[in-house]
Order: sequence, then C-alpha cells, then structure tokens
Amino acid sequence: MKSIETTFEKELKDEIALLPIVELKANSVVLMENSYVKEIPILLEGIIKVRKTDESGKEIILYQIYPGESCILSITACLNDKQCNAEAYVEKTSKLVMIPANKVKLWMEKYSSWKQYVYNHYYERFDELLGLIDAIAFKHVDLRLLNKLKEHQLKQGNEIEITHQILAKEIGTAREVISRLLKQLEKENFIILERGIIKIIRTL
Amino acid sequence: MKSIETTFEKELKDEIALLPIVELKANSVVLMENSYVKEIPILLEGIIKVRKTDESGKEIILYQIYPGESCILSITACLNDKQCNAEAYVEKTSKLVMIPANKVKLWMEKYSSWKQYVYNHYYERFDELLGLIDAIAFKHVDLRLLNKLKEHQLKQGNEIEITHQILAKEIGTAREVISRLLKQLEKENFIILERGIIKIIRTL
DNA sequence: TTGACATGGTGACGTACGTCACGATCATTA
DNA sequence: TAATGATCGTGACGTACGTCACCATGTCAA
Repeated sequence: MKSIETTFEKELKDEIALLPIVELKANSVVLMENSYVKEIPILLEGIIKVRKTDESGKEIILYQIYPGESCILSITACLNDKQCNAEAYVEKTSKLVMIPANKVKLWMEKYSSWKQYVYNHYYERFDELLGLIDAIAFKHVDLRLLNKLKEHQLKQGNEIEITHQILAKEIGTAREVISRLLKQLEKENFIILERGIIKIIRTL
Repeated sequence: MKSIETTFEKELKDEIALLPIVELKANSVVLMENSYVKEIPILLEGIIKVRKTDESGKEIILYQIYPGESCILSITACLNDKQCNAEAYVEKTSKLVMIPANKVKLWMEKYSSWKQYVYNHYYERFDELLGLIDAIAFKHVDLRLLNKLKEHQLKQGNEIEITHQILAKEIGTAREVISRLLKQLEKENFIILERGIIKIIRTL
C-alpha cells in the first residue's frame, strides 16, 4: 500500500495533521478484543500485529500492519458500531495517528480518497486472510515456514532479526517445531542460525 | 441478516425490482476465482457456498450465503476493480438478482441502506472468517464437527439432510475422518445415521 | 559477580488425522 | 434387470507435529 502523503487529498491530509500523534511502546495493546472502537489508528512508524488467541494461550498472527496502513478490523467495527473481534498490539515502538470513530464515518462520504483507502484495505486484508486460511488448511508447517522466511527476507533482507518464538506465533505452532525445522534448513545449508538472527545464504 | 424487504429503502427496492432474476442449477459456479466481477448476486432462494480449493483438489468452505445476503468477496473485488480470490457456487437450485457492478458503486453513495448493508456484510463475514481461522488453527476436527452439526441443527432442525462428503468439505478434511467420527457419535447415542441423513437424538 | 530471564537445541513419546484399499448398500438410468 | 454411480463402514498404516523435560548458552540488571 502507499504512503499517506500520496494517498490522500490535501484537505484530508490537513485534517489528519491536526490529530494527535501517539507513541506506543513494544507490546502495548492498540485494540482489545471485544471492546468498542472509539479511535482508528493509522500507523506512521513501526509494526502492528493483529492476533487471535486461543483460551489455552496459543496464538496466531492474522496479519501485520505497516506504516501508512490502518486496521481494517477497527474500521469495520467502527462503521457498524460493533465490538472488535481480534487483538492488535505493537511489535516495536510505534507512532500512530488516532482518528476519532465518528470522523471515520464522515470521511467515507466526504473524501473519496479515504473511501478508496478503506475499500483498498478491505481487498488487501481479505486477500491476506484467505491466504492464511489456505495456508493453515492445506499447507504443512515446513512449507509455511519457508514462505514466512521469504516474506521477512523481502522486508529485512538476507539477515532476518527474529526469534524462533515469534516465528512460531506468526505461524501458529510451537517453538520447538520451528527450532527443529530451522536446524534442518541450516544442515541443508540454506541458512545460518545465530541468537535472534537468521541469515539466508541460499535461495529458499 | 435481514430480508431485502425490510433492509432496503423503497427507491432501492424499486431499482432492484427492475433487475433480472436468474435461476441457477445445483453446482453452477456463480463467480470464478481470478475473474473480474461484472455482476453482484443477491440471493433470493437457495444456498451459495464460497470455497477455496487447493491444487490437489482439497477444498474448504469459507462461508455460506443465505437468502437476502450477498457475496462480500464479489463486492470487494468490484469496488476495487480487482479479481476475486475465491469461488462461489450454488449448493441447491437457487434464485438470484444480478446487480451490474457499476450500480454497486453508485448505490454506495446514493442509498444509505445499501451502504449499511455492505458495511454489515463486512462485519459479519470478517467475523465468520476469523472464526474459521480460529477453528482450523486451534480446534480439533471432532470439536469442529460438533459445532458444524449444531450449526446445521439450527437451520434444519434435528433431522439434518447432508452427506458425509459434504460435511467433510465444509470442515476441510477427508470423508473417512467424518464417517468415523459420526459413527463414534452414533455409538455414544448422540445421533442416528441414515443414508444422507443425520438425526440428532441428544444434545450435542 | 551473581542471579534471573530469554533464547535455543534436542531426545522421547503420543496421537490426531490423512491416505489407501476394500466391500457393502442404496438409487437411478439405460 | 443389469449396470453404474453415490454413499457409507472400516481396517491398516504412516507421519507431521504437539508436548514434556531437560540443559546450555547468552544478556542484562542489581
């Protein structure tokens, strides 16, 4: 998706410029499950992850929000005056603009660029969720790990900074499983493992 | 969700009344994966299922569309001029109104009841998809089968007309697995199995 | 320096469930 | 009436992967 600068028309950017910028520390919860939504975040810096947690504490990452993007689940809850059905938290310290819920509705009428922004989010997130369903329904964990590694490679390059634990949660499995599979990939000379770092040395 | 009668304002109902009604036979594909969307269906009678199919032919039902409802994936594709990323087909012979894609966009501005209808679909379908992810990520097949049976019970009563094969596809597993689990439930006196029918005789 | 955590490596074990391979019935059509 | 296809039952088998139980490091704060 595009940056706020190029996406929105001038008057909308002016309105947004008037809104407060919030800085959140790592692991802060942006949006709680089953709560009503009063503000919609647009992410300026950092990463937000949206997760679903099981009663037993197992969790899976539904999708990630990058700078310039917003949280479609919040927007949906807001447009319908309903609760939200997943949890969003910031992975690294992040900066966000918080938009009051009532503006979100207003802007849908007032600014066609906002409307298009929301429509686009619906498309992209649906696509991601369908991809996730496809993955967990049909793909084995080893393949999903490979895809996840490639995904991180696209964003971080060949030296990926991540722990096995976080990878496991992104994929929705146990840490030991990931550790074992990664070790396997290391033996096959695809990657080199270091504490908190995965170096990719051959095309996955 | 509600019926078209009560949901829409008069002028919109009048517009819809002018559109052709199509009757589709069982297993017709309403909407193909990766195709551009020219018409949005509103279902009048019957059932539409939206599915994702694996290369190997395995499939899972994403959600079902009942009378009065529409297909949010079509709408999303349409609002973004993009292809659709799943396949919809009719389960039983069904009647639908087909709305030209350009009207869908127009109506978002013109009729607030239509806008609300679409917003509501987004909320409901997201909720269902998140529920599905939760289920396939965390729940075992036996539990998912129980839930699916309850779901059918709500719609059809205690005598559910369905084959093991279809149940398997709805859940995304193999027929044998479902047959075995159902047999187990029969042994435990929860259900009675007949060809094409599952009778529920005790609270699941 | 010394705990206290966070990270990760690895063996052992159980099991849910996917797959193959049959056969037995029922239903529909030629 | 024979034949063909849909539906269902069931045994056998393999295996991916979740879980438990440790231990070995590295890191950071007190």
